[in-house]
Amino acid sequence: MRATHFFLATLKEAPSDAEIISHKLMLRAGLIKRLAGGIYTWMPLGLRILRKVETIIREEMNRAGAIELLMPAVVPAELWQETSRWDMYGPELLRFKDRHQRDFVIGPTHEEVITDVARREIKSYRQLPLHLYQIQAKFRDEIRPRFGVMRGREFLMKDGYSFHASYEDLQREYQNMHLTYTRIFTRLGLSFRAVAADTGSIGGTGSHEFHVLADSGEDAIAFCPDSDYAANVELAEALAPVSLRAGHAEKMMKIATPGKIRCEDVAALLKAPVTRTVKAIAVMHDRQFFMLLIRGDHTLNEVKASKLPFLNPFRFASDEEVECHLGCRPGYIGPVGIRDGIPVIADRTVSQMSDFICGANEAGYHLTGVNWGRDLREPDYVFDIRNVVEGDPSPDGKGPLSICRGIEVGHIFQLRTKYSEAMKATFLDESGQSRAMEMGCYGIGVTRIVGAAIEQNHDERGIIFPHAIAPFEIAIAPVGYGKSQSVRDAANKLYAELKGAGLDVLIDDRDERPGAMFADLELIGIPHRVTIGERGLKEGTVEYQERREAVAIKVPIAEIGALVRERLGA
RNA sequence: CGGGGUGUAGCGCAGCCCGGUAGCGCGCCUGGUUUGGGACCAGGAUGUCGGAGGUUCGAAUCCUCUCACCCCGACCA
Repeated sequence: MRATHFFLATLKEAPSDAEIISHKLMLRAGLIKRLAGGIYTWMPLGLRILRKVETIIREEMNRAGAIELLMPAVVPAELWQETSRWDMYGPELLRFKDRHQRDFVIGPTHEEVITDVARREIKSYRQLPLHLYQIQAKFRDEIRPRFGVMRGREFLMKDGYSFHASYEDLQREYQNMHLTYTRIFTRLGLSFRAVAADTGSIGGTGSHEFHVLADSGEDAIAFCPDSDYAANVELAEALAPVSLRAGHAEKMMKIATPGKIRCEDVAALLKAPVTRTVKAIAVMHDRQFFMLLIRGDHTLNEVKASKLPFLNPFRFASDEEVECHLGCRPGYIGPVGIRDGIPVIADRTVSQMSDFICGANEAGYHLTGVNWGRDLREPDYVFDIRNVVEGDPSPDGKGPLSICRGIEVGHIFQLRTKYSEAMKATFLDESGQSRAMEMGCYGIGVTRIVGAAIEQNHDERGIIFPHAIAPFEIAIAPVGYGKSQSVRDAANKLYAELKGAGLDVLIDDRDERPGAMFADLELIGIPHRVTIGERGLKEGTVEYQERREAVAIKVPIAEIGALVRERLGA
């Protein structure tokens, strides 16, 4: 591609609303333009990247035996009503009426549509298994779109759905996809990790997320450096402490702690470690008031808590409700002396504590030396309701956990028969029995991958694209293109040679000054560059530089074509 | 939705407190000089100051309403 025939739209300064580095760089490099909140135009340069990502996904999906189709983005409401998701999904489902006042949605995901396809087409176990996928624009009316393409409202997604005659076959395909995703993200050149995940609102049983590792990631991942255990912290189990509750050594005492509401402050005032304090959290399920207890330095895991059957769903109690049930405002509440009708749910860690510190249910006072059994009744329930922290024992018993952050770019689920039962997607098995199909579902955030790749690969000059998804693999930078016939000839000759070898090559024939030209080529992340100038040509050399390297190497003009082709495998 | 903030030229911003004919840098156009790391000189174009209403002789500036966007909390690829 000749730069003068292409459309580069770089910016020296990033628009001020861009928050994270990948968003800023995508805007500055002219990959995307914002049209509305969370909605972006993919400019020609950005589209080239997107297409390369798509191609890799498509190749690997096909190789794994999946078959591509394309479903409509606009879906009639009846399908969503069949599975009750019309009512369950909430406001991020974009709904509208057509001219006949019929309800439609813009699909945020396509379980209903694909299940409808399956139930119409599949009658016999002989037609199974079947895995269909598409790469399509989705729309989710996110509460808060942010980080550019990372959490857009409209985004490109690869979503695949598989149908099986047995759970065993679903598990086989699930493993197949686990492997396929690993291959895809490896080919994309990303540093990633597969982690055990919560199944969320889509429902079903087994589930893994694929995360690109990046400090700016929105998810926290707990992993064990000594084994292959990795899980979203939403899911990672906090094991019960191995040591049993120590005997009590202190008498319970009421201490004035005016103005000290946070556990850290109370601990500091009493010169005690925070790990001796207990935090009480008041929640409501319907009309029932509950008290949750976690150690002062821990945080509540709302996903775990909401999985407790008697709490599902729960919400945090208002100040008024807390006062009504405990006679005290939040900040000084605790489990001692409360009514019998208030169930106390203690985290595993809390249930093993002794001589602990908690609120006294009286403004400005805490209790110290509190002990289960002696000063208050044993907790009504003991569950794992906290987030794991760095250093907690790994659930697989192989050493302490570490925590890192990731960007979720892929997610695989075993849906089982949730949708096939709701939509009567059945088949006849070998014995002529009608059975619901086992289903799996497999998503990849195509647009998000571009953001994640940049988040992971950039420096102060701009983007450094992995070869596999770079908009161009190599750039030719002629210095003095307009003025020097010899530079022009050498550049065009190399361009023709590399193009002929099948490389994606950009020749910067804009006749820009060298500084501007280099800055642009570096900003947009082209991984290799050949610089051709009169100075070098006089001694018969050109310069070759990898985007990641600090310096260029001189190469005899006669050898540059071969060298590039060798480096880029063409 | 709750809390905080911002809307002035394509992008980044000043001006607003204290009303008086809208500015700076980058970019853009023309001409010239330049040409190995975002050049220089000269000339030029570009704004319903987010929108509506109000106060005032006069509003970017004060008041009211509205819209959009951004940031912090509940969602997900």
